[in-house]
Amino acid sequence: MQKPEVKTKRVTIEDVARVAGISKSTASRALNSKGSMTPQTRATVRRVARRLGFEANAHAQCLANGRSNNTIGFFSPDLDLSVGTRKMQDIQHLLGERGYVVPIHAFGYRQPYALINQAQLLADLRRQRPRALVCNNSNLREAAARAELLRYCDDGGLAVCYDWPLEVPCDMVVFDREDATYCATRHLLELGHRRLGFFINATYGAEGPDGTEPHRAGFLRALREWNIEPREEWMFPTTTFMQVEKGGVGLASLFLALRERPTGMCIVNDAAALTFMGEVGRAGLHVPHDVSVIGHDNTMMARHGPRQLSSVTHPVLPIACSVVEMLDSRLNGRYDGEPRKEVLRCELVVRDSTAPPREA
Amino acid sequence: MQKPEVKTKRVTIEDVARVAGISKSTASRALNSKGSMTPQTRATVRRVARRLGFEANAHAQCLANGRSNNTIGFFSPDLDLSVGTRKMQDIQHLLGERGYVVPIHAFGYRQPYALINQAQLLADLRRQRPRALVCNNSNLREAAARAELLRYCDDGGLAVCYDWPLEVPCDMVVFDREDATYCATRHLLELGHRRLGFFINATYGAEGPDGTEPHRAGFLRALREWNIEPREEWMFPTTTFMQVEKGGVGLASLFLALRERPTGMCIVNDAAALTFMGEVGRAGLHVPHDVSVIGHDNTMMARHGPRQLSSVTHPVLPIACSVVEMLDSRLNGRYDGEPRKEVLRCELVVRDSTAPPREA
DNA sequence: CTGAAAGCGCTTACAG
DNA sequence: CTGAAAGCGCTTACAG
Repeated sequence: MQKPEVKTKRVTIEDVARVAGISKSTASRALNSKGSMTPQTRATVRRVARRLGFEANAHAQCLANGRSNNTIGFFSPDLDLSVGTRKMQDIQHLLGERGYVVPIHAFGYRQPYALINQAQLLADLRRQRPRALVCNNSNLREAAARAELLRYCDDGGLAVCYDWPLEVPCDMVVFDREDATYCATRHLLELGHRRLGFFINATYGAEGPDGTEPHRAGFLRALREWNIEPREEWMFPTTTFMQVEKGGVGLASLFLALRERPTGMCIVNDAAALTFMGEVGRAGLHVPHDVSVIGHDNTMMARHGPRQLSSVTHPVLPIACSVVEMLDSRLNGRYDGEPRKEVLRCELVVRDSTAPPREA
Repeated sequence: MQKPEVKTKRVTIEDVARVAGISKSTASRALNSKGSMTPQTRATVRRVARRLGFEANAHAQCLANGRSNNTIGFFSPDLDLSVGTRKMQDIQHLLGERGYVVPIHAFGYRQPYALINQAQLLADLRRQRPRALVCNNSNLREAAARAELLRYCDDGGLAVCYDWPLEVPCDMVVFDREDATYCATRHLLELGHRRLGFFINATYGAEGPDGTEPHRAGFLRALREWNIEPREEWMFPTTTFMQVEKGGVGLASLFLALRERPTGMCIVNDAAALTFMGEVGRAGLHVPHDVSVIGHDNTMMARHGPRQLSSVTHPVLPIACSVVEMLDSRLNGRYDGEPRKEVLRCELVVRDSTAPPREA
C-alpha cells in the first residue's frame, strides 16, 4: 500500500561506494578531498556521486564530525526593515564569501517582544551545534536569554556579539548609541534650540547594562551640558508599535495636541522622524521653521526622500566588517586571546530639516 | 597539554540515563513524552536532565528520525527592507506559533544576483533535510536553482512556494504582479494622462514563466487598452542598484534630462517612487501638477511620510496566511491532493501624488 | 592507496 | 513499564 508519492530511498554514500566498486571510507575521502589516492579513483567516485545525485546528509556529517563545519548560526531578535536587516545582509554576505552558510534565526515585529521566548529559541539554535554564533543582542531582553548566550560561551562555543554591550565573555562590536543621540541633540542645541523633545520607539528601547536606555541617556547628557532641565511632557512616551513608522504618526498627534511645543525634536529612527514630519506638515506646521527634526541612522530615505532629514549615521558596514573579521580571526586561529571589544561611533549629517529656531 | 578553554565533554542522553539509573531508551521516551511509563520515572529523568543541563543533539535526532521534525527551511533570494521581509516576518511568525523553528536562508542586496550561486545554496539547505520548505521564488533566476527546487519536490519533499508562478509541482501562492501594475497604470490613464513613463528596479525584475517581466507587461497592457503606443525613451532602463531607493534617484536625473517628459510615472516600488519625488521636487518640479507619481506596495512611508503617495497594495498578510495554511494542512495530513495554486491581487489606494495632467 | 571497524548521539521496533 | 540491540549516514583513526 504505497502512498501516492513513492518516497524513493535516498542515495547514501554506501550506494556511491557500491556502484563505484570501492569502500565507504574511500568514497568519503574522495568526496571530501582528504587523504591521498589515485586521481583515477577520486574522479570515478565523483562521477558516480554526481550521476546518482548523491547529497551527503548534513546531520550525519555533523554527528560524525562533532561539529558542523561550515554553518554559522545567526541569532537576532530583530528583523526590521532598516539598518538592522542591512547589517544582517552584510554580515551574511561577508561570511558567505568565506564559505560559510549562515541561516538567520531572527524574529520580526509581528508581536511585542514579551511574547517571544528568546531563551527557547537560542537553546534550539544551540542544539544545532553550529560552528559559531553571530548574535545581535540589541533586543535580547530576557535575563534567561542572556543566560543561554552566556552558557553557550562557557561551554566553549565561539560567538561574536554586536550592537550592544553585554556581560558575556566573547568578542563584541558595539555601536555607541548614547553618543549618537548625544551628537544629534548637541546639533539642535548648537543651532540655538532650548526646547527639545525626545522620542524613541519601543523596538529600539532595550536597556543598556546599567539599566538605562542609552539613547535617552545621550539626550539627557546633552541637555545637562547646556544646563537645561528636561521637560517631562516633551519626553514623549515610548510606543510599542511594531512598525516604527507608526510611532512617528502617534508622536505627531501628541505633539500637535501640546499647548506649548518643543522647537526641536530628536527622534531615534529616520522612518519615525519622516512620518512625524509628514503628519505635522499636513497639520500646517513647517519644518524646520516651526520645528526642527533630527533622525537617526541616515537612511536612504533621509537623504533622497521627499523631505531631506538631518540625521546621525549608523555605521552599518564597519560594524559588519568588524564582526566578520573578529569571527574569522578566531575561526582561523589567527587570534586566540581574551575577548575583544570594539566601539564604533556615528557621524552627524546636517540637512534642511534642522535650522535655528524662529525666536533666535 | 590542554587548550585554555577546557572543552568539557557534552552531556548526552547516556549521561542522563546513567545518573537517573535507567536505560537510554527509557530516558529518550521520558524526554519526548512517548510510550507509557511511571510518572515517577518520567519526572526523575526530566529532573536529572535539567540538572545536568542536557540538550539533545539535533543532528543525532534527525539522523535517527529520518527527518528533522520541527524545522522548516525558509529559502528566499531576497532580504529586502520592505514587503519582502515583511512577508518573511509574518510567515516565520505564524509558523513559529505552530511550533516550528524556521531559520531563514536569505540573501541581501550586497551584490548582483548573478554572483550568488542560488542552486548551491538551495542544495545546502536541502542537505539539512528540513521537515518542509517555504520558498520565495520571486528572484529565483538561475535555471539551475529552479531545477534544485524541482528535484526537492520530486524526491518527495514538502514545499510551498510563493510570490511567483513557477513550474514546480507544489502548492503555490502567487501575487498577481501584472495586475498590480495594470491597476496602477489604469489609474493614471483614467485621470487623463496619456504620456506615461515606467520604471522598475532590477531587484524586482525577475521574469515570469512566459519570459516577460510581469510589471512591464501590466503597464503595456493598460496602454494597449487605451490605444497608446509606448514610447521607448519613457520605458526607463532598469537599474541594478541593490538599494531600490537609489533607483529612484537615478531615474529622476534621467527624467529631468528629458526634452519631452511624461506627465505620469508608474514606478514599481514605493521607496523608489518617494526618492524620485524628492529629487524632482528639489529640481523645482511639482508633484502632481508637473508629474503624477504612483508607486507599488502601499508602504507605511507612502501613507504617512512627508509626501503621500498613491500606490497599489501588496497583500502581505494574506499571502503569509495562505502560505502557512497550505503548509499546515499538508503537515497535518488535512490535505494530500494535487498541488494548489492561489492568486492574490492588489487594491488601488489613491493619494495626492496623482491628479489629472495640467493640460487636461 | 584502500578497507574493516568503531563511533558520533539519538530513536524505535522488539522482547521481556 | 523497561531494556538490549539495531540502525540512521557519515568520518576517521587504524591496519594492511
